[in-house]
Amino acid sequence: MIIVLARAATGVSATIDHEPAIVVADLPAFVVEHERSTPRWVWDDTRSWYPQLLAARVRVDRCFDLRLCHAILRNSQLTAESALATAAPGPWDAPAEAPRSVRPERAGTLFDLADDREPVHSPGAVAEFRLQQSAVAASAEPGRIGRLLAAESAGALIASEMQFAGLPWRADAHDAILSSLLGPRPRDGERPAALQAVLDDVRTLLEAPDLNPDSPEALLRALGRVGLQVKSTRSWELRELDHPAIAPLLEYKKLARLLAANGWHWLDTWVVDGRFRPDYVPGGVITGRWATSGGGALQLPKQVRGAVIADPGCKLVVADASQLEPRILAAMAGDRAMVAAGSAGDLYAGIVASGAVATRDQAKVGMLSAMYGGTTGEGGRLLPGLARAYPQAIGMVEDAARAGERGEVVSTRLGRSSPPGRDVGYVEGATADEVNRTRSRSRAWGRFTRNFIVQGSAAEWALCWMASVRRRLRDLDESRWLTDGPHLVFFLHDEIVVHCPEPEVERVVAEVRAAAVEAGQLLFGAIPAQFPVTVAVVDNYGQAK
DNA sequence: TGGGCTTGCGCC
DNA sequence: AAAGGGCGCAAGCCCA
Repeated sequence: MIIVLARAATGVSATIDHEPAIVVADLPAFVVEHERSTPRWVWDDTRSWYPQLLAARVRVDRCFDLRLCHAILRNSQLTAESALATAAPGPWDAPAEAPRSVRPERAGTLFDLADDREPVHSPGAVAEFRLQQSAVAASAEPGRIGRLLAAESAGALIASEMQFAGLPWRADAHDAILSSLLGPRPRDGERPAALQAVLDDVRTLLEAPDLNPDSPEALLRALGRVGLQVKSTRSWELRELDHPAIAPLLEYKKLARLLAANGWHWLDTWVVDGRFRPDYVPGGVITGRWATSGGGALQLPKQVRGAVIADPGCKLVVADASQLEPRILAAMAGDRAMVAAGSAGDLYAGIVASGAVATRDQAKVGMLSAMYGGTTGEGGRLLPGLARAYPQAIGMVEDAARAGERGEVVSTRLGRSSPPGRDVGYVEGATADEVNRTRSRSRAWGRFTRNFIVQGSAAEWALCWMASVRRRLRDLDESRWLTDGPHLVFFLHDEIVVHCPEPEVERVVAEVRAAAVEAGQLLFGAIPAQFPVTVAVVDNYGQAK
């Protein structure tokens, strides 16, 4: 059963299968009533529908997010001939509506049904859905692209649910971490004591009593005055210098970064009632990875993860997919040797065992180089050996790079395509300088497309994994409300965190592992690629490495 | 004062 | 000669 929901001037309308649209007076009640037959709910944008349902304690099983799916179908090589992809850009190509509210200071109204803004008009949802269905049906690979749309939409549901549930965050623990590193919380505008102390050392040792260490320009000048020539003030560059001021300067940078990015101000802004609720943006990255907006949720430094503490009686099940990207590449390329190298557990150890490289570290550096397009240093030197041992895998990323350099489009396993390359082609009558710049752009785009197929396919695997985890957790006890049982609370590209009542930990760990197997099958079918998952059951996120 | 740019760094 | 992908965020800086 398909139910298309749309907002119109008259209110919410619902189109059940191909029946005439009906007006919905009480949306949560309507959804509850029909959810029993597990329809696929079709709507323009999950973020403009689902938070209100969750606030009313209503979950849905499956949805179809028209805006996210439109973006995929518009670009995919698999649907390039479709009416959808060949039509002129329209309202479905517009960027997402800003979420109703994400700032936690408005948390009181976050899920408030009485939003005073005008309801968003969502015209033509039924027509758009039909257009999308026919684009999928006419595709050369309807199974793949259809799976991608389902996974993307499931991701949208999960994003709303994770924001609703929030990541357990103990402000007192966070404050203790900050105090131990920086000193007690200072008054506004003052530097914490420990930060001020290392700054005093830096200023003394550089003989620059008024130095503003946060100004790269001023810092560069001060370093120059004591004979330290550097091109930038990046930590990795400063680390090479031999001068007594360098150690405290590096310490200052580290502490100042913590204070600015995840200090007390961040805590005040983003943690409300013991939960951190970032605004997840599914499909926010060109490769299909999620982005977040506000709070820097995907960059939570390891330093503060100790403040992510499970509620009493609960544990955090932290699971990450080991060496996901090289495994994805091996499976995608059908590289039996590399798949075999990963089958015993540690892929990099398997690569060493095959004799392609000498050490585990070389295997890692070499593979990263292959997937990112690095050519310098050790990574570049290791490539020929890897290419001999794994011609399909290395050949696949090389082909993707060459295609990108020519301005061609590349696609992920399930059919998300890269944007067309711009300004990478030879121009008649260009000067030598222009030719060089064009070549440089072309190479850069090749590095992008090289990485795109791997990063994007890994993102698809992660979506399938997470969707499977979600379904399995719900199936443990369907009568329970989302946050009363084990539920997803965090997602970080290849890692998930489940907030889990202690008695259910063992079962949840098993489901998380089983979901990883299922994700591998969804993407690669019979190819016997392994996607092992490393699981840590902890009280706080800082304990998971 | 506010917008847009650069720099630097956190995560994968 | 040099050549590592994708992000978000805060602070400094410059300019209108």
